[in-house]
Amino acid sequence: MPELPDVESFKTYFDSTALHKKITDIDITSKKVLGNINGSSLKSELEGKKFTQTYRHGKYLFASLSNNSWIMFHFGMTGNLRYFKKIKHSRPHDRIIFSFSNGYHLTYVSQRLLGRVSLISNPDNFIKMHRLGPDALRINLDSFSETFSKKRSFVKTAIMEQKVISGIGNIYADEILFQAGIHPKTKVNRLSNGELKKLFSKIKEVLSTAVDLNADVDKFPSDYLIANRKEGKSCSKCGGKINKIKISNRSTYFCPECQEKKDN
DNA sequence: AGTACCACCTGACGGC
DNA sequence: TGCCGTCAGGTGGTAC
Repeated sequence: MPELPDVESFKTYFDSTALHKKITDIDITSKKVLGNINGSSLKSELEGKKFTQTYRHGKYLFASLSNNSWIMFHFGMTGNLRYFKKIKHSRPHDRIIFSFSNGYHLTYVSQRLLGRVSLISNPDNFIKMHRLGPDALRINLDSFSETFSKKRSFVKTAIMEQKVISGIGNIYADEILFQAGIHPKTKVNRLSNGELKKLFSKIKEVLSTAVDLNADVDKFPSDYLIANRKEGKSCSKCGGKINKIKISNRSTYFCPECQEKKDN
């Protein structure tokens, strides 16, 4: 789930639940999700503090603490946040439980344990250290064109590369290329100026549409690929058959009619 | 520089 | 029913 629009909805959720409350306890039920820190340090760093603000960059969510340090949440393939009053013991995927002085709890949920939580000095530094590219919703056309005109990789690979542009994952990459009418295996440097501009505007359009709809795919426009993102399903634009291929080992769905492959 | 493939993990699903 | 291979929205490393 967690690509840019999903993480943005986690941010909204976090802001409306977990901010400005005293953290009274932290319970870590799996150490595998801890990145650069051990459990006891995380507890001693956070207990007694409050979360004061959040920031999202790409698929990363950051929350600042009242002592000016920051915590980083990354959600892997299967992660989210849940805020509730009663701790239920039948929730095996709750990996970190933050308890607040108002009696509520925020859990960091990670079924497959592929997500990570770390303590960092600040988001800017983290973004530099990890060489993350500009956030997909904040990048401007000039720097987008500048970066992409030099790429020779498949367009799908390029827009999913977090060091190039940050926030697009497998699902939204397919959706963006579907909306742009571009075949996923087109080489980036073979895109015309017009296609590059269209790609840019569809990145913005698809992501901001998803953010506005709180990343709830059931509410997505009817001409989106997402609901029919399965081999042999009908294309929502032309009625043709959706194809499935692999690009760098990730399943890729597209409509061969709407996203024609141009050689060269 | 670009691509394929593996590893990290759990769990759902379909075939036999 | 049970076993097994495959697949799933991410990232990071390797080899070619």
